Parts: sequence; C-alpha cells; structure tokens
Amino acid sequence: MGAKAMKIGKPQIEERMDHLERVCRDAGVKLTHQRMEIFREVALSGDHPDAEAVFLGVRRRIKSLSLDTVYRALWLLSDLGLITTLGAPRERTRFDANLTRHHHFVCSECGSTRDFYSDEFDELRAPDSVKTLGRIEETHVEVRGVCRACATTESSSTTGRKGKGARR
Amino acid sequence: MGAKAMKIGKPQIEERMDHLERVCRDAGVKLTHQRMEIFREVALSGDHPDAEAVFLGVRRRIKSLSLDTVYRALWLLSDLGLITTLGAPRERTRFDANLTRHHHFVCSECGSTRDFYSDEFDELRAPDSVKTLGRIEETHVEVRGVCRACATTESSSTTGRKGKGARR
DNA sequence: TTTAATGCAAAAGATTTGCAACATG
DNA sequence: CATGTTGCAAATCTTTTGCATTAAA
Repeated sequence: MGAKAMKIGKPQIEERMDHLERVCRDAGVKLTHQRMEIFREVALSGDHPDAEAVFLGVRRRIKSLSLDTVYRALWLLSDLGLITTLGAPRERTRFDANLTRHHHFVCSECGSTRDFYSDEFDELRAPDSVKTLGRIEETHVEVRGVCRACATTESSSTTGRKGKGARR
Repeated sequence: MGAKAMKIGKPQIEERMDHLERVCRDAGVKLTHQRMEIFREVALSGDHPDAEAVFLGVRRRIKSLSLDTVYRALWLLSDLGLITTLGAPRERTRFDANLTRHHHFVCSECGSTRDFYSDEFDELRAPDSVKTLGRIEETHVEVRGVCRACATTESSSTTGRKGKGARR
C-alpha cells in the first residue's frame, strides 16, 4: 500500500472541485490555479495537513507557489465553508488541569473552552474500525457552538459566511 | 455572579496542591513559588488558559514573573501528567476538507489526525447542562491514542513520563 | 480592462533557548 | 552548598501584511 491513504476517492474529487467552482462563483471570488490545487491537496490528503504540508504538496505542481498564498487560500476556503479547521479555531495552546473524565464545549467564535460532564459520554467505546488506526488511549466528546458571551456580543444578524471572517 | 467560574472548589485546591508537591518530589524537580502559582492558576481557571493568560494571572501575584518561565513550567507540569493540553499536542492549525459527519482519531505522539465514521457517534446529543454554556452547533468525538506509525517507531519500552518529553 | 490574487519581503505574534544571577532542597 | 530554576534578551518558528506585478472574469 502507498504512503498516504486517500480521504476521498479519485472519482469523488471531481465532484468536490465542481462544488468549489460553484461556491467561488457565487461568492464572487476568483477561481485561481493555486486555489484549486490547494483545495485539491487538502481534499486528497488522508491526514489533516497544516499550512506547510499543503504548501510542500502543492509546490510540487506549482513551483512558484508561496506560503502566504497557501495561508490566504486556506482561510478563504474555510470562510467559504469548503474546509474546516481542527480543534479550537486559530488558537494558541491551551492547558487543562482537570484530570477527571470530562468533555469540552468549544466556542467557534472566541475559542474559549469549558468542561462539562456526562456519564453517557464517558461510556463511549470507539468502533472497531478505529483500532486499525492505532492504540486507543482516551475518548472524549467535543461540542462546538457559540458561547454565551459571544452570542450576546455578536450584536445581531448574519452569522453566515461571506465576510472576510474574523481572522485574528 | 463573578467574572470567571471556578473549575474546582477552593477547598479542593489544597488537595491538588498536595498532589503537585508529591509528584514534584518524586520526580526530583524543585517546587518553586512560580510553579505552584502557575499550577494553581490553571487549576482555578474555569476556562482553559493559554500561556499568556496564565502569565497575566500569576503576574498579579508574582510581579517579577516572566513569560518563558510560564512556558517552561506548563510543559513541565504536562510532562509530569499534572495538566494536559487541549486539542492535538503542540500543533499548528490543521485543515479538513471532509465535510461529511465524521470523528477524529488523534495521535498523541505525532499529532496526526485521521477520520473515522460511526453512526452511533453521529447520534450523540449533548446533555442539557451544556445548553447553559451556549448554543450548540456540532458534536463530534475525539479519540486520542498512538497511531500505527508512532507505535512501531516508538522502538520500545517506557511510554511513561519522567523524560523531558519530546518537546518539539 | 477592471479588480482581485499572487509572490516577495518584511512584520508581527508565539514559543524556545543561552546564560548569569538566584532560590530550593 | 550544589544544582536546578528563573528572568532577561535574543533567537526561532509560524502566520500575517503591504505593495508592485500578474492573472481571472
């Protein structure tokens, strides 16, 4: 078997690319060569690449590509809802002194994270398929949403995409 | 109600401090004033503070504190198993093009993340208590463990703490 | 052609490291 | 008292930004 597993099949990728095109047109942003390749790179990657990994991958195809274009494209795709980010949004490392079994509520706006408890969630057992990926040590649930503080501050209206998004 | 909710009660903190003392002694590291306050800060914080938040909080009590000491203490406490970090360990932002409902297996060694699917997990509903925290948008499960690659590379023996830990 | 996007270089932000002074065990 | 730890400053690494050039619509 090859080095990197494919997240989606080659045939499905065309469908995704069409979606990309549609969304970009609707949003009024240009569908550039680099954006297409950057999206394709993330879509075909079985792992969840960081900006540099995407950069290295795409640069094999577009020699002139620069890292900052990758960052800009990635956040744009994210704002367009075409890709998402893992973990808390654009955050620095956060520390947790709660060693008892618990779960997290993460605010997708400000990144703040609160603990909550649930016996039901504590009991969860990952499906067998996961054993293929590696040795399981711990399982916990992550709930994403908008915290109280952000919900009120968020004066009103459009939570919808489009806006440049609150990048830092 | 005050500004920041307390993660653990004031009475429980002493118990945690005792634990800190014990672990430090056993590990042969010195229990300094700053380490105690840094640990206390994380333990009393209802949110999950990043290094700077801890720094600002503790500096109110120790005026001479420097940010790098906070970083060193935080990673030390983490290596000692007294605190943990949220999300993937020490990683840059990762991107995900998989928009279908899925869950993650995260390697605690290398941070690589793979998707997996589970109808059961897709059905999870957060307990009512979570509604208090904010508006829920999405719920997913995060399984932590050691991936195949790391399990084999990890030549052998001690996964136990003690060693300085593989900081970057 | 009009406007947005890219690439470059420099800036900014976050985290780490070398080293002399200092505190803990 | 011996050694690990701190604070400082400088170094690194990651991500962002200003601007002239280039490419998409």
